Amino acid sequence: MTERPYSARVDILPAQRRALILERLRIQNAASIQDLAAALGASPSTVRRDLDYLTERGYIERTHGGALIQSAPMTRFEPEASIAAETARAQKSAIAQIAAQRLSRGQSVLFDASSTVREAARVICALNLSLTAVTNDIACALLLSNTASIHTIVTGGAIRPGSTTLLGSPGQDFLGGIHVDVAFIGVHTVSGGIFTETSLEVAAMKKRMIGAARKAIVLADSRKFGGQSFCEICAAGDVAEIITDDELPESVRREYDAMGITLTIAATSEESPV
Amino acid sequence: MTERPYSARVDILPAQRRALILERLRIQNAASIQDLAAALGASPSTVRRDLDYLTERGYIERTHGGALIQSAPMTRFEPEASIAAETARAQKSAIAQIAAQRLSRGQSVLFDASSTVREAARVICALNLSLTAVTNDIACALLLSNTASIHTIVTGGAIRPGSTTLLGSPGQDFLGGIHVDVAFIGVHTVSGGIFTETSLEVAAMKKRMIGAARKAIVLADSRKFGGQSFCEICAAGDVAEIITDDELPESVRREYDAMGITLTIAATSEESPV
DNA sequence: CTTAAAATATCAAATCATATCATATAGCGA
DNA sequence: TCGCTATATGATATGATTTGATATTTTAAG
Repeated sequence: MTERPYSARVDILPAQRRALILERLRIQNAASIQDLAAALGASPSTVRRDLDYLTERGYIERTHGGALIQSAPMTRFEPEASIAAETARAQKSAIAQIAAQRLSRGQSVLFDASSTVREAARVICALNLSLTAVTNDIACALLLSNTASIHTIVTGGAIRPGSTTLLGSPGQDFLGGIHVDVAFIGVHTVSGGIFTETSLEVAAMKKRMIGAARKAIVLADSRKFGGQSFCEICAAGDVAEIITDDELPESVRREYDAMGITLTIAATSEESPV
Repeated sequence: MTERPYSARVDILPAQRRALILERLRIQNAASIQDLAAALGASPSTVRRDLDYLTERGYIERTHGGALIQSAPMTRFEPEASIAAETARAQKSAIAQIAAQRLSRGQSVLFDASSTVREAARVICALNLSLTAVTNDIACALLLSNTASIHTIVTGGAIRPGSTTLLGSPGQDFLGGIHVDVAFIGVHTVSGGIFTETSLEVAAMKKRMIGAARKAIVLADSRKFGGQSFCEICAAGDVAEIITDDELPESVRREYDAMGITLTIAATSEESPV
């Protein structure tokens, strides 16, 4: 037998392995580290690290000797998509940290359907603030529902295929009749001081959300800048603040400063505490 | 054979064992330490420690020699995901199989917020039927959203704390304005030919759902029979069918037959792994 | 009051967790 | 192409949990 005591990237990608762990847990609700290690052909150390990773992000609950699935199937995130989402994760996490600082207890908050906003929701959940939350994203709603201090309201509507976003009736009318302190909005692209989206329906929804908020905050990682989509949401000046990450080119920052737009840069340095 | 006087983590995770204890207590209301130790294959010491753990968190009440379930079992909110789930899984699965047979392609279906109904949704997803689904359960919605052939609509409303159920505005009004072919309804208890719930708000919601459906089907495992909750939903005769499992006593079956109610018994072929 | 069963406290052994290190691979730049 | 760095993996040592057993105290029943 060939000895291979130390190795890296033996057969599958780490993200794939983590997805397999989630899959397995979803089916059998719980698994021990020994079982997982045997099933995946990885060492207990690696499995343990994977479980830590998944626990940090709230997908599973760790127990002595193994892990359990986190209540509702929040785990339904396609492995491939989760790999893709991995690239901008550090940026999203940094933006989420800043966004969470914009809230204080007792406020009402609107969470748009967007992966960055969802990341912010995850951070906010950990703060245990007393909040009233409104969202049109069922994944976000499920996340918020696990926090006792947050009173969550779902707008309702049809699920946009391939996403967890709610559109149309009855949520659209509902949004027209409410007022919140803060709204966290995700956008598809930002360019030339204009926010844009790929679909008219989504753009209309976001427009209403911005209108319902006393203070609208757009969360957009640096890669969102520069492109252009079909449907216009509103001008960057119509929102109170844009939070992005530190990979945004200096030139773009100056451009938005010149427009008098509040642009906050989140530092992505504090990624791993080692 | 080989003696193993001292051991740790012999076959299942501690958290799983505690969940099993809780489930057993929910079924038979009380259990002795000796019984539990024999059933779980653990020592009395371990069982005693588990009972202490569950008592500290308020799940059960300790007595000399055993433990009792703490008050109303199903209404309790579990902050810990580890304890939840896994209860009566075989029964729910069997009921879900029958429920799925009630649908045909192109129909509109209402999924109530209930673990049994959610199980039915899981089975239905696998069928790849072309359906329009409406639900007031965000966990169910997330599940349905992963199936391309199902067009899902969420009612909207406030999340009932500790659950994934949506109540109140705007979903309640929305339900008043729609009509569906089939509604799968979960109930808290069935007794004397009456469905009951623990909360007025939930009962009102279910009443509307039943009203919106051309054919309402109640999914209730056998343990739901016999108890009685505060709020009345409707008479068993007001729905088209009740689907339950084969652990329902013969006497109860005859009782409902005599009332002229369609009671379908799902066979639970597989048993729970203890 | 007596007695058997249960609770409590404690201990030894096994397993698990954590931190650290050595190695292998991938990616990157010169 | 070559070397460098970052990341991932497995191994290992050390401390923490868990578990079953046992001795002792407490409880409940007759």
